[in-house]
Amino acid sequence: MGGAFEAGGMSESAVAAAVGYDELATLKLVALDGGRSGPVKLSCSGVANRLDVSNQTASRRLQRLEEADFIDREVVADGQWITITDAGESALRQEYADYRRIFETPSVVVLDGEVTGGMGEGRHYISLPGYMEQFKDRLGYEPFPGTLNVRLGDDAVRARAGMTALDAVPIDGWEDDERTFGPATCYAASVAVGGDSYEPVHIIVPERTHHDESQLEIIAPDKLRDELDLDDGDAVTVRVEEAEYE
Amino acid sequence: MGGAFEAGGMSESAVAAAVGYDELATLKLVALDGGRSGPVKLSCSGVANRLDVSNQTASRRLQRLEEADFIDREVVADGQWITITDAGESALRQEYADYRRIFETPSVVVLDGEVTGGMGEGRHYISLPGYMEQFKDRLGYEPFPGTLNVRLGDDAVRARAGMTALDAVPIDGWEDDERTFGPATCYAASVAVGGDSYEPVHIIVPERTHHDESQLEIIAPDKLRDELDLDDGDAVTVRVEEAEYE
DNA sequence: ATTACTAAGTCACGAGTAA
DNA sequence: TTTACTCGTGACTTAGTAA
Repeated sequence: MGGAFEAGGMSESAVAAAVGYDELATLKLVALDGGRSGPVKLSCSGVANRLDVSNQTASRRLQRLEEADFIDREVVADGQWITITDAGESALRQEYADYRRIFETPSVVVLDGEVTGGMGEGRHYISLPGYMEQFKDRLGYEPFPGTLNVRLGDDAVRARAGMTALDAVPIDGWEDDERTFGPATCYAASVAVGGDSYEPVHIIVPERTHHDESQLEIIAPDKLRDELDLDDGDAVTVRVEEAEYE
Repeated sequence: MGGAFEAGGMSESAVAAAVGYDELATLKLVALDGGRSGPVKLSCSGVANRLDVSNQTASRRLQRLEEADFIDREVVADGQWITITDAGESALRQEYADYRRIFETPSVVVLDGEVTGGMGEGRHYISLPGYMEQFKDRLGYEPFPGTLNVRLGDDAVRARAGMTALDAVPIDGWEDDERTFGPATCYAASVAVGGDSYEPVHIIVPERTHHDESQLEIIAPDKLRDELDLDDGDAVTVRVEEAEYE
């Protein structure tokens, strides 16, 4: 930790402000040993071994934990009885909540860009019955026959790379008498401009043709330009979310 | 952390061995910002503010995280793009698993003691139909008409205090023509001796009469002395668990 | 055996500066 | 603006000792 400097300001987690993360790890160990349901008997050397530090350090960390009122201690001849206080438990819960947010929140990729021209090309393809039926079936709506194109800034182009890690809805390729039509991927998203937001929309990415990475083609049940009152050059925020499709 | 000394031995969590808990907290912050699904753009000063440390320290922590191969970084003019590596993610998952064990594992209190005489008094009471019916209904079995008594050592007497924090099965008081019989509480448990273990058993604690704290009265479907081949003075371990009863 | 104090050392800290 | 270097200070460290 190198400093009690952490004690000062208002860090993100008030938790560690009082004790530092090393102490928090020590508290976690006590909790793992059952210190939550009642007093547990521990020895500094036992804690020290499991934390891989000297017993002096273990002793001091427990002292600091006690000073911060995260544990109650009673030192006896052959060890000490430790109980985690409410404050200590809530510190642990705070950490727990953070980790839950990390692992249990569906992933999101946020992309900023601006509306750009070209309702053109996409319109023809998505209207084709071979695609349209899949949209209705797998996306749950019949898209407006046209795409909203969004040009991404440099940063968003980079962030876009994370999009491919998200679960998405596959659209199969198909063919008719004359030619074949390639598969595509639809990413669930919402489009926001100012305070207004519209969803569901989907970003459609043709699989084969290597797409212009700075361009997003968006389909939606309605004409987004009307729904969100968009003109070319307007800044929009596209939130790409984890889609549910088995 | 005050030392790269942690790097050496085999600490409980190999996670923090490589980087220390301060770095882990930094990694957590990156994950919270979405570094799991793809590159996120962060600045040292931004991280520094949220961690409540100087930007130099934030810079160093990110460097250490990169050195430990927990993140990939690309430093650009106005910040850096950070992706959490598989190693980094598994470090976070390790922590997450610890917290889940703390908060999602039913609490347990382990009590060591030795078998002591006195199948006597309890026998009469638990055989009374006013109690026996509740046992059958709420415990799910009809207890052998007698209790196994366990004398607790000094340490176990202390640890016993944590038992009252556990969820338990209430047994109501009742009365007949002649007298009233008080309520009690049944704690779900198992009894182990050597490698053998028996469950379900319940520790029965009469509510009113303030019980001898060094004595445990245990009821079970069968005669435990026979099932576990117990004699007076034998050492047994009683694991008291969270009971499910609404 | 414990916990914890003191002493001596090292690493991490923040400040300043460079690129 | 950024990131990250050098540098001096100081907190945390381990080791040894006391109770």
